Amino acid sequence: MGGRRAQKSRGAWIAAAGEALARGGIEAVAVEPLARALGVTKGSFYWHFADRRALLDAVLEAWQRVGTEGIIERVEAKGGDAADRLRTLWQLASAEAGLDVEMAIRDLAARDEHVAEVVAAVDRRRMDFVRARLRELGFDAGEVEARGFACYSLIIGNHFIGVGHGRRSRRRVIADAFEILLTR
Amino acid sequence: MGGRRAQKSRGAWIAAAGEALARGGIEAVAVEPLARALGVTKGSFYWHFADRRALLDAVLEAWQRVGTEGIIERVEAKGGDAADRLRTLWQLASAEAGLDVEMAIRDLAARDEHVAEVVAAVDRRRMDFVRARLRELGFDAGEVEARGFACYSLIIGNHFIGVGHGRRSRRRVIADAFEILLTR
DNA sequence: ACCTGAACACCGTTCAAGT
DNA sequence: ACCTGAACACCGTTCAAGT
Repeated sequence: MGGRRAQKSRGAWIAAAGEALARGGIEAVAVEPLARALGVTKGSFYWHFADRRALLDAVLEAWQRVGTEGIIERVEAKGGDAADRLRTLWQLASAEAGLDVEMAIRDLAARDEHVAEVVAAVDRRRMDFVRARLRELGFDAGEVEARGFACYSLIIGNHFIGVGHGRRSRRRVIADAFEILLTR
Repeated sequence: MGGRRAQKSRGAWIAAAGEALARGGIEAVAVEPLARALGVTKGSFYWHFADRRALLDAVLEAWQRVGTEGIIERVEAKGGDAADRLRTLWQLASAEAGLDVEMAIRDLAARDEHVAEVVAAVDRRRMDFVRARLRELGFDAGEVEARGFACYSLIIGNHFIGVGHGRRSRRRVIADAFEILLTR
């Protein structure tokens, strides 16, 4: 939080690293190839960042902002009642360009305490949003937690689970599941 | 699929790679460190495998076996009615040692067609199991698909979502969610 | 303030040579 | 049949030197 001066190419490194992470996963966030792509020597990387890990942390921080307030603001802008807003949330979440980045970051979180904390903060923020909507629908605390976790699992599961549904569309299956979870 | 002769140390490479994948993610599956751990030179690796990618494929294949038939056999062995079996499934799935491996593999699947196909086959096998149990509970095809996907999302979401539930336990929250999904 | 260039250690891959 | 050892290319990191 606060105090970073906007150096011209620090942001360029972070953007390039984010794209590499989306395209090729963690292994593609490699200093030398990134330097080549940016048209500088890899030596210059170490002016902006302590090491590769610091670059990953910067990508993580950017993802945190976009993955919480970014998406929630867009849901609120679209409007509708509580159930509409939850449906909008998963639609935006599933259309998101940052899905592959999110996947890679959740994988990192499995083995890195700091990454896990950031992911937990993002999940907390999103779950709080889901909980608030379910409360508006009149569910009690226990129901809010069970149905809320199931709704959020649906959103996460949607891009992690690689299964087909016969002639039914995934969109339809999830809409039906939401219907069950949003109805008493 | 048959035809492989059981070379003494091929299996040792695969086991070591699996442990490295669980412990340190994809980047930890590195030929030279693995060779050091196994007490051989990295040059010898290339007798057993074409390249690093082939080692990863072998780990993937092993995961596929354990992640489908392995877990399903244990659920069937434990017994109970359809709802009991679904609850056993997520209990075993969440206690599983291979969770970190599964996470890493799902991350790889986001960018690799072949990995994605194997993950899809695993998801299909598990979802078929879930579907069959829901059919036994008397749900029609549409309900089976919606509730089944939500149940499976719960199982997957459980180890991907890093959120707390106040004084409620995760175990309790998921049990409640299952209750909702298994009840008309 | 930001970058280059050279250096070094480490890892992926190849291959001729050993047993 | 299985492994070693040396070689080479590539990437992470450091640092003295440039502008």
